[in-house]
Amino acid sequence: MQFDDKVPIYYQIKNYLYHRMVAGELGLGDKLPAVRQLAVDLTVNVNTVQRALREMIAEGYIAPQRGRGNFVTQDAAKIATLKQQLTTTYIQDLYGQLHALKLTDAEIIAEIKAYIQHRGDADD
Amino acid sequence: MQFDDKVPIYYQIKNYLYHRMVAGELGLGDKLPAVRQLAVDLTVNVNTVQRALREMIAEGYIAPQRGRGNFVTQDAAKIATLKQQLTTTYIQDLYGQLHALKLTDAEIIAEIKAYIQHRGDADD
DNA sequence: ACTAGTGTTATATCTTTCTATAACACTATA
DNA sequence: TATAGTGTTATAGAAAGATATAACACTAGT
Repeated sequence: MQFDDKVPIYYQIKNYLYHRMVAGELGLGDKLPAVRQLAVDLTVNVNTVQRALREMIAEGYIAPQRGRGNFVTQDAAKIATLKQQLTTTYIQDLYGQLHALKLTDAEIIAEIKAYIQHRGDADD
Repeated sequence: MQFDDKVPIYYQIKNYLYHRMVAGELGLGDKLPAVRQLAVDLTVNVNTVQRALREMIAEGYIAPQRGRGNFVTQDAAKIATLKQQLTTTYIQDLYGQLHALKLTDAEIIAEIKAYIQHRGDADD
């Protein structure tokens, strides 16, 4: 994984894991990869992984079991809420940015549609 | 202005000024506020402002005149390109994020429309 | 010449993030 | 009861970003 050097790595790891949870790649109650394994996979230090997990644990998305591993919460509603939160936040940010650039609502939607259209010509 | 503590302040200042340039609040050839004034307005150190300006100068968006002030480039095409770049980057980011959350193209557009609709009920 | 307004640069110090390394604590299984 | 796999914590050092403070360089108007 490649990181944006403008944002703390531990923070990006949090978001990465949240994404995988919301996307269902890490299901309810699933065991996460071992911290040392995550550190190797992400090419970062164990402490950095732990920093991310610590916060996710504090927020209740991950339940740690000493000696056994870290597990995704069983709370489906919590994940659903997270998905909605992330979605809204991203859209809110985009809208704020483009609005600041003086694009109208119509232009914003048009630009997005154009991007998706244009994108269909390629992969995915 | 309030800063996101997850991103370097100098970097946020750059984006803030780019936005103002693209939005036309800082027109072609306009003089920017004095660096010390900017520092006061943004509640930030002069060196931090200078760090942002230095990069913008290197990128050719600002032309400094020692003893007189900093001036927005006269190159209209450069600003137009910047606007397009910023717009595309933001949309690309949003799409990438929501796609990673497993939202379909249709859902993405629907969510954005819903947000804008819902937003019309309020301010602006 | 002086002065006020401007950009530019430098130093020392603090905080946050990240790293390498190591040790400690617990679980499960051979 | 060893041992391998796991989470947890600590220490010391490096690097980046900000800060306060100060000095230097140039321009324009008096």
